[in-house]
Amino acid sequence: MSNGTFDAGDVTLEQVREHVWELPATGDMRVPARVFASRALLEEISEDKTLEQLRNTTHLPGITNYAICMPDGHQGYGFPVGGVGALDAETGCISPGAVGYDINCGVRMMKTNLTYDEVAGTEAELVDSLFANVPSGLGGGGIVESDVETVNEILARGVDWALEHGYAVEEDLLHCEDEGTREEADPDKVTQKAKDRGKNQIGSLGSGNHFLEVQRVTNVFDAHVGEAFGLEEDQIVILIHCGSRGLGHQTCTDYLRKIERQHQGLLNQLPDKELAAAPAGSQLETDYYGAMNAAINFAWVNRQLIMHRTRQVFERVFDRSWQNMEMELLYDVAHNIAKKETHDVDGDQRELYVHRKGATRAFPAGHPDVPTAYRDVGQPVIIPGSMGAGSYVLRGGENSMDLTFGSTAHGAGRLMSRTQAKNEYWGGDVRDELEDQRDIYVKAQSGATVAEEAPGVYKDVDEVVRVSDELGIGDKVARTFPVCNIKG
DNA sequence: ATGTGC
Repeated sequence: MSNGTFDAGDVTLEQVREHVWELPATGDMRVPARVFASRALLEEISEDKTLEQLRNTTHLPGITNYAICMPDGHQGYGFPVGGVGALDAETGCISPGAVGYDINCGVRMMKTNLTYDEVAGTEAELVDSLFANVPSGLGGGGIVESDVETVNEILARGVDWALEHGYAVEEDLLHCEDEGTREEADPDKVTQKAKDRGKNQIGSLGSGNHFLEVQRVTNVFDAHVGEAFGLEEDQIVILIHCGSRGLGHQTCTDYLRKIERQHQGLLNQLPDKELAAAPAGSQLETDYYGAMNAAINFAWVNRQLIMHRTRQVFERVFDRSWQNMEMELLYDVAHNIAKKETHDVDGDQRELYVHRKGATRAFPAGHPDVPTAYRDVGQPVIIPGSMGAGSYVLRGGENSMDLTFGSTAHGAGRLMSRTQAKNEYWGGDVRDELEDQRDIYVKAQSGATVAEEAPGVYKDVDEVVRVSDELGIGDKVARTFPVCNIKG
């Protein structure tokens, strides 16, 4: 098993052990790179730019230990999706491209006490009602129409704002990464243009791979952790996947431009302009971190409002209160973020900007940042698969701090581009096939989006999760299967 | 991902 290699173009990976591959540091690489994947998953990224992009990220100042690619990794803007980069917060930098355009794209899972039998037969009504009540698609129209003053409150306070205005209960905050608020947010660092784009999108799914899906739990693999999470077989749960809409996108664009103007020197040292970064100690480092944290808060409020509206829809369809249906938040995880975290590096406690782009925080049992309710078992990790495959709930594994700066995968990972997907699939056919063959009801604003998100466009989520579980960075707890899905 | 290009 040892000393195997994997050749992909001009990149050759050396196998360290099962599911662990290393690209040794050569030339101007500051550190090696590591890919956590099976050989089957490596095959999926052997012909695109993923590994080249991963190698490029090792050039970022302050990068610590190694640049990381998760089992679901694929090529992205500069930095691979499924990438983790820990950059020294005192001597390194922070990089908008390593966070991603959709700042705090993420997922939350809401539980219910309904069983699949109680929901079977209502799928068509449920999907129509959700589609009619949860705004989706490109452009404006959210659950809350607001002004710039309200946007500023949301940017500063996150889900705490939603609590004050009756869109959340205290328990929701306690079951969200960072309790739904990044205190370091600085709304003044978000441009007026970004706020204008965001003010009519508060509580909206957006487009692309974003969705709201009603699911049934098909397997509980770990009875003890399943009980701690409140998950059991045949239970109905709801998954909400979306981000910070135009506000986050504009924030990324704004800071990439500012960095290009002000830090040309650093930019010229990097192999790819898309890795543009603000050096530690610069004004733009502070400004971007404040703006990014504000956009993170916006995304959490976005998911909170969608959850609130979903509770109302279920109340009408099932004629019971949401409290009676125990529609409680399991957890909310961020997929596209950077955070200042303290990690043990060769025995030293170091402050690092941990960039997780298409990667999930996966803190193990006992970590102080895991909510009290889950402290003994580890942080819930939610991994959405395609709309035909279903999803997983994991818990942070005991090896995550040592191997991946406390991170694991975030999804199945795309196999092909959106353009390619539209050439391969027709939205209406995909929809009909899901309903006729798998009893999954899909309703979308655009047929093109359904084609772009066809199940065949994604890698095998079971394989991604198997690798995470076997590495001990995120352990399997439960699996779900779709009942109905709405999307942009 | 995204007022689906600057």
